[in-house]
Amino acid sequence: MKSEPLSLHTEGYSTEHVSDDRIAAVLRSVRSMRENIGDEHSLRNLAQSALLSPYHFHRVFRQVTASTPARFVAACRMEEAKLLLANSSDNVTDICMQVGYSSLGTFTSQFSRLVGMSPRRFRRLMSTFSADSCADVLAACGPTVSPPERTQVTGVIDGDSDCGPLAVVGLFPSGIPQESPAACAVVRVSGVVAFDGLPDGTYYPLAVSFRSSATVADSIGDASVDHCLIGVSSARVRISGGRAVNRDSFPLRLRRRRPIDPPLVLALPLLLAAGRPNAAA
DNA sequence: TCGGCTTGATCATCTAGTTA
DNA sequence: TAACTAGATGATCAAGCCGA
Repeated sequence: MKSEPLSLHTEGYSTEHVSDDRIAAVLRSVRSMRENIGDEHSLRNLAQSALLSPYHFHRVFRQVTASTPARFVAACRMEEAKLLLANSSDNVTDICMQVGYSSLGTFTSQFSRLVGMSPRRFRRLMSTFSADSCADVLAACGPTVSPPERTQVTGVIDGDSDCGPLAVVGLFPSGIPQESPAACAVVRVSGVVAFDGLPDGTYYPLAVSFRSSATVADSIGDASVDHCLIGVSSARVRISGGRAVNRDSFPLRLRRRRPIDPPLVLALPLLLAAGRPNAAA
């Protein structure tokens, strides 16, 4: 995996109160996770390599990445598993071992929950839709025409000329785009998205857009670094009593992915492609 | 700013049974 | 036969609080 220069103070996350050397320590941990995905990455080991106590490392990691070390490791494993399922002929059991799980049952259930489909279904759908254009997939699903009359929260999506015309916006339970989002919509870049009917809880707004040339295969795993742009918000949306209590709008600016960004675990383009009315699988 | 403690929550593993 | 699901159990993590 190629290394990129350290990019401190990641746009979108709350890093203004974290020193550069702490952010650099977290970034090194993230690189270690990604490059040695089959190894054990306990909180104790990660903190030790960052020269911090496990308690403080956990706190800093969460501030910098909007996720926790354990969840980040699991996301990296799933990202690698998706790549192996898409690009190798190894069976699911072998891939389970290669990404650091020792139990096929654990791997299958985790993969299904986080990615949105079982490993075997993922591989089958990839063989069908890998060459499809992400832009076409998003265009077939959206954009959402207009905000509903009554909305709980709205998002303003912004991007530059690198972005495709459409983006997927979701409200996720963690800072990683994984598991089923509480709400999800396809929206025009430089547009507004509105959500309603959200259950009480705290959500992380995240957006993903794909370059015009990107295919579904490009969107999978780490290979997507050059094919997709992401937007994250430093502020979470809290819904209580059926309405937003801390903020009723959030900005999301799409930008290139960086090494410290969470992996795209949920197989969004594939799920959307498989859900199209004329989809073959 | 950092480290440590506590406790409830979450995760990984194992195992057995089911499905494709 | 490989892949998937579900339940029980132990290990680890997450998050709040406090003190140096």
